[in-house]
Amino acid sequence: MSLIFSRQCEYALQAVLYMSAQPEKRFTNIVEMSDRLGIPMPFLGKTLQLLVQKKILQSQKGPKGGFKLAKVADEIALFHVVDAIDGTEFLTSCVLGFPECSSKNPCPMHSEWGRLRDRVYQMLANKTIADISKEISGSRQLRTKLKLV
Amino acid sequence: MSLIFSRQCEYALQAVLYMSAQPEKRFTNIVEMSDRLGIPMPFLGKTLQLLVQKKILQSQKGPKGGFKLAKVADEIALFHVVDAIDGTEFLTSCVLGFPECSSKNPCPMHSEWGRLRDRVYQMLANKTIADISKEISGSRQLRTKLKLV
DNA sequence: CATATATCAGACCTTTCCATCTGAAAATAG
DNA sequence: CTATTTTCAGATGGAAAGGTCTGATATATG
Repeated sequence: MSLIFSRQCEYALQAVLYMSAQPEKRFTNIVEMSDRLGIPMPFLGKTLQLLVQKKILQSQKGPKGGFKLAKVADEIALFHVVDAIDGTEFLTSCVLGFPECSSKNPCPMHSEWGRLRDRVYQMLANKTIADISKEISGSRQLRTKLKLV
Repeated sequence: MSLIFSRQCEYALQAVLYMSAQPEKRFTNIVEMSDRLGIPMPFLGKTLQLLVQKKILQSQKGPKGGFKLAKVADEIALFHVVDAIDGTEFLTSCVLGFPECSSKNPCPMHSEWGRLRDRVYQMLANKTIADISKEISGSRQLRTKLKLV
């Protein structure tokens, strides 16, 4: 199964996007998010705890508690979320799996793959949650998809 | 863990590359390949069997038996190997993991990610085993890496 | 203060992927 | 034909990712 992000990372991205579409001060709880996004509730809890530890989210216990962004949305790049969950190994590891592959000792795909990987990184690093949030609020279709009102 | 190809797929690519650097008619056995490439022997066996079923490799039992390419190296694109092991789900599935994401119902990343994914596909589909094999034989360093003589 | 509602922490179960083991079947060499 | 060398096929074991459960802890509200 070749994929890009782990499932947990997809969940994290979806949840962060969902929260970014909520009013600034509101704490959104896991029940609501797991329900709307179709993500297993306890697993989503674990996942968001990781983002709290990495200071991407802020949490509050008790009634009216839940999670919200710890910074303004345009200071959170997609890359921050990906890094928090999946790490950055994909930026350095060899496509072909050669352990000794490096720029000084490149595998046959090294430079060509490097250019593509850089583009992926650029996209993740430049695109902020705010950028995407704007697209969402500008499109009725996207709001529907994300089950937003 | 965000990666591109499964470990098994990496093994398959490495082994195919190794075989492409061998004389045309020679069958290379698993003992030699697992040894040189540092891949667990029985698992490599399973893996190469898959490639035989997909007509990418040809196998022969008994002494002097082993595996070799089933076609000439410039008719085997990297994509064929990847498809045989990991499948093509990564070409169609949503980066953010939204199940309903499609071109008619795109997620916020859909088009931007689509362009990158196309580049990955182009690279895999255009690059043949022969191309890489040429690079290898042209570079002493690469031959050493692949433990070729 | 008491109660209800939420996250938090840790143990646990399940599934998938990676890897091993065993014996059979086929092909070569003597 | 026999012995050896290889792949082939299926069952089994182990590790990691995905997912669940339980109880503890904090907080808002009446």
